[in-house]
Amino acid sequence: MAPLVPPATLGRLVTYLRVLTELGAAGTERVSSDELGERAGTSAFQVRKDLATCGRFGTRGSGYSVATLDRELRRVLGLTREWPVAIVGMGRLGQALADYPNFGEFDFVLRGAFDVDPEKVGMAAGSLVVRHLRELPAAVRDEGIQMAFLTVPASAAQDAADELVAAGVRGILNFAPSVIHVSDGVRVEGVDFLGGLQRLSFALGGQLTLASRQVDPMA
Amino acid sequence: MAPLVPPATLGRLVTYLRVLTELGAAGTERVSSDELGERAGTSAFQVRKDLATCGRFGTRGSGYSVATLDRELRRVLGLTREWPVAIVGMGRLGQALADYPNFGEFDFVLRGAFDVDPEKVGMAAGSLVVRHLRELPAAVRDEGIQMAFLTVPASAAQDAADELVAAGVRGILNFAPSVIHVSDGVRVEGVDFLGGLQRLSFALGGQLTLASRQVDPMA
DNA sequence: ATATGTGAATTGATTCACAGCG
DNA sequence: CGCTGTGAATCAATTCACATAT
Repeated sequence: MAPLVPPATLGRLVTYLRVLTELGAAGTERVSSDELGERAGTSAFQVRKDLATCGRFGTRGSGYSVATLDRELRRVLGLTREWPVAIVGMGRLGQALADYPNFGEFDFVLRGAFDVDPEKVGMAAGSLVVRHLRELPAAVRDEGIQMAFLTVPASAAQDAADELVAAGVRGILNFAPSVIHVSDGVRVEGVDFLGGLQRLSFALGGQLTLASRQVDPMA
Repeated sequence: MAPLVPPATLGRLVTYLRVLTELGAAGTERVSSDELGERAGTSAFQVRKDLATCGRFGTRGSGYSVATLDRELRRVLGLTREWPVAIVGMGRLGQALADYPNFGEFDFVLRGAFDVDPEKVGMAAGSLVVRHLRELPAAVRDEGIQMAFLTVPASAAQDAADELVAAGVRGILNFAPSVIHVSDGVRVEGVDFLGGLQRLSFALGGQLTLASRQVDPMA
């Protein structure tokens, strides 16, 4: 079977949930596909199509209940349970993430912090103590960790990803600016700010350069 | 005219450039679409199609020169000049970014750090001193800043984005987990780790929940 | 009356097969 | 002969129009 929800839609469902949370906090009780599309930066058509891939949540003539749609999207996204998460790589970024205060709001709980550097092992990181990476498999087993932040340098990313996969982690959030290869059944999401900068660079000036100039490819 | 390079392709061009840099560092001189696709996590077909959108860089029978393709992709992406960048929002994340050592490798230079909090103004951030956000327009004008990292809390993101646009910034890298609306001509790229976690949550368990259950939408 | 849910139409992206160049 | 560059074919995503439910 094809994925139940297309990848492009999945990204937007996350956005809709975000908008719904804002609307809920503002006390709004109902929302139309029109307004939801507006706030999410897409069209009402798109909102309805996206929501249709996972159920029928609206009321014809009066739109969607903010509370119901919020709850149903959480269910679809698997955000009804708590997800224990580990951080691998306790450099500056890993430390900043360990200090991030409100994972709890989002159903994620930090359960482990790992590094291979003896200088870092034993260090405090948020409410945790940094452990050596060799303790990861036991932590995955004993603490039910299924996702990890990969916050090591690009040069170490593939090796660390291999260790994560071997330890049984099923989802990796890769902050390193490099492609990592994993076995089937393991999911990787990239968080790539350097790539974002480079895409901005293209948008801001790159395309002015004509793409027609021919080049000596042996040069 | 439609964009010269489709958005999906743009993301992959960034990846190809990354692979090329690794290959170059390893001393490899030529690469085939097959190997480039393999390393970039896509197909040889896709590589050739993507590269064809911006020029003809290869040699039939012998593949691509790593050095030439690296140089040409940089040109296409606009990475031949230096891009001055500002950070708006000097919380933990803004500070971590200000300390990031090797923007220089990627043709980006940090030129300003801004916040509205009087506690933060005057503070050191990397090699810079944090200035009040009201000084942003002058900095944009005088220092040629065209891109900014938006690293404020979600609740402040839209207001800060408005200030960035008013100041003349043309590209925003939005780290806040919220949708921001900007005028035409301003480009936003999202760097969204919470969204990444939520997409992982779906992939790891969300889709097991049947999407067929009907719900009372007035509930 | 109003706004959803959904088949149909359109647009865009990916895959393929092979022509064309080195 | 090998591998790129590219039109054609397939597949997916988006847009639209409207029937349908409240």
